[in-house]
Amino acid sequence: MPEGHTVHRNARDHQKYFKGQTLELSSPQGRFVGLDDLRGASVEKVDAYGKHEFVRFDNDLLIHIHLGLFGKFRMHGQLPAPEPVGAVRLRIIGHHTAVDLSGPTACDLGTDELYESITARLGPDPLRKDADVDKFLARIAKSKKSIGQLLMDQAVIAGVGNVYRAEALFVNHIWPERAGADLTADDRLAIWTTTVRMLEAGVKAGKIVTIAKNDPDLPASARAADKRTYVYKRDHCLRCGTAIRRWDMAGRWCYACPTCQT
DNA sequence: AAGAATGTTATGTA
DNA sequence: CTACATAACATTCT
Repeated sequence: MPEGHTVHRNARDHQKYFKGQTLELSSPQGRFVGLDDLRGASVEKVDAYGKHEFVRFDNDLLIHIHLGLFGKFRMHGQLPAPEPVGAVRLRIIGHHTAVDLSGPTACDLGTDELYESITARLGPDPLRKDADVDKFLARIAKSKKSIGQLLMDQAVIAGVGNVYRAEALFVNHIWPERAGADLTADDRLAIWTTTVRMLEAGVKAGKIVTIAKNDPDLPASARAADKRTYVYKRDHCLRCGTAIRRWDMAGRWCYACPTCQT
């Protein structure tokens, strides 16, 4: 489910709901240990780095969450919150709002040390103000790995996943198998700029939106409201109609248009 | 109702 | 040491 835009949006919402509040935390499945240490502590700040979310408390503890492939938050705008549905790993109840978390690959308690160790191995995050673009550009410029694999490597760029990979390479006419080092400097910068644009649009809309409004290259017949992506999970290219090629790249499906991405 | 899915890490093999 | 493949794990939705 989540790429960087989902995580950043969740973090923003959670900060809005819970900042300054003392929370009631529970683990309906009993799998999250250590919650007692947060009793009485209030939320200082919630932020996101790549696909990781951190909920900081005023006693120097924090909750670290990674949604993985299936992880999901379910929001309850009314209290009391209804009975948990499914395998709820963590329930957060604030003053006016509650949130249930299910399916995360990570949900643990830590300190700043944990935050540092995680963020230290992440590449720049296109959604963060402090992102170091040059680090991304330099890293891919000297890599003979394919740009498709590089974009999925969180140490290279944090927050991009399978959908944005496909879409960002599509709009820049780049074949995913091309090595990072073989791209032009313009290509590399354009890829970064595109991820910033797409991820920001995703945060804003609350869903993935990669198709530019009034895309001049998009045939009128392809302009349906339900069309979200150019190539990802498509049979035919939204722009030119060519059959989309799909193949396994390091265990994930890679999508590209053989006509548009030469 | 089987299967696919917007992910990462640890381990094995060349 | 690098690179790639495989397994493991998380759960929901169609």
